[in-house]
Amino acid sequence: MAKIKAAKNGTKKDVITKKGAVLFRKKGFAASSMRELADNIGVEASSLYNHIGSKSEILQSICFKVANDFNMHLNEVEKTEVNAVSKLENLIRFHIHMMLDDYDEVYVANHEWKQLEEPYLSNFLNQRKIYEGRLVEIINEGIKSGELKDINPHVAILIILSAVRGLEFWQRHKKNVSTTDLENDIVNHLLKGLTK
Amino acid sequence: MAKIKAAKNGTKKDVITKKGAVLFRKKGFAASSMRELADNIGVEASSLYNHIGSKSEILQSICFKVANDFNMHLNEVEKTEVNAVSKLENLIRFHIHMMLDDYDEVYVANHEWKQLEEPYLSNFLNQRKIYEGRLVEIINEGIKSGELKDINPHVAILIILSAVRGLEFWQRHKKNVSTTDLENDIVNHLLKGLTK
DNA sequence: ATAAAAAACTAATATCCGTTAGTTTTGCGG
DNA sequence: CCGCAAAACTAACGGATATTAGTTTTTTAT
Repeated sequence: MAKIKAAKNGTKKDVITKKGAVLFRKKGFAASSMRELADNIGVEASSLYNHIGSKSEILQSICFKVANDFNMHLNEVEKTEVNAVSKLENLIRFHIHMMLDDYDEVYVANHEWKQLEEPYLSNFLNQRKIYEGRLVEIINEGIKSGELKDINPHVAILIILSAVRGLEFWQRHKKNVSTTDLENDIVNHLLKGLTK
Repeated sequence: MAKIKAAKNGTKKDVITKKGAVLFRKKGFAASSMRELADNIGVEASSLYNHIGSKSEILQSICFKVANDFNMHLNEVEKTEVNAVSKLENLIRFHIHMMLDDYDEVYVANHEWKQLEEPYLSNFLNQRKIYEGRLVEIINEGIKSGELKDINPHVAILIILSAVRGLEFWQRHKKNVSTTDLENDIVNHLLKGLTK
């Protein structure tokens, strides 16, 4: 009866993936059933298999789409010829925007990657390791040029990525702070600290 | 045949809860089965029910034990009569130690609380809201006394809690950095920033 | 040594899961 | 308006799930 409504510019697989991201974020991948996902779309579970290969494939689409977005942006940043602090600021702001704009997908990629099957799991983890390594390189660049303190670069990246990831929880306070204020506060805190 | 081996000072329920924390961290709560947990302990699944009421109860034990530890420590910190920055530093160091010492439990409390059933879910979220509110109050105290920049206190707490939480991923780099160096780097970064 | 209590076992239940097969309906291009 | 392909439906599959009931074994205390 019901037909999967394809959004403009989007295949039906995209619709399933998007609704999947929302459901997986709310309940977790393993705790979400294909029947429930189908219900949210307004269709029978078996109908989904006309558009996707498996439940796992939905998770793969979400995780690798997100990973790809981050990689592509890092490519652009590395091309720019500015100092390390500028690159970091650019990256921090991008992470914030990804978190706010593609909330469900980024959340799922951050939380549910463990449920990926091999070889996708190894691939995903490897991509992440490489991504973080490139960020560490930017920190090292900044230390060498004297812009940054002589902190352990792995620790610095850990803190920055984790702090930005924390925007997952931001939903609640949204009312009081504008997005740009939020962004500036985070960049400022991470680069210049909390104390006067 | 096999008997659940009670560790010194621990009931058998404690053993199940600890092994549960390890398993739930590795695979996620929903993706972990009672059979697998029993297997890890060396016993049949049904035997677990001599010691615990349900799978859900294991998760509850983990989550509320962690929440309680944090609440108790915050009680102590609030009693001390030192400036806000000292309180913050104390709290950051405690969070780091909890993350390193009770890794499995803290990880599970952070990641799997969604799988709690009502009314435990609401209770847990409420406790967390209150905890964060008390931290915000410490930030406000520091702003008023001139110790801290005039940052949005909710944003500051978000960053601090998230950054510390990021130690989940620290396992990999453990080799290169001592725990105290790590701790000092984090405190320094969060309070004084990254740039010179 | 024996009785009582604790905790293991086996077996079974009902339910839910992802997925497949086979069939029917829908909707677009000619 | 017909025909074909896309995509929906119903029904069912095998397997895994948490949990319960009933029984047997093990430990503990007298």
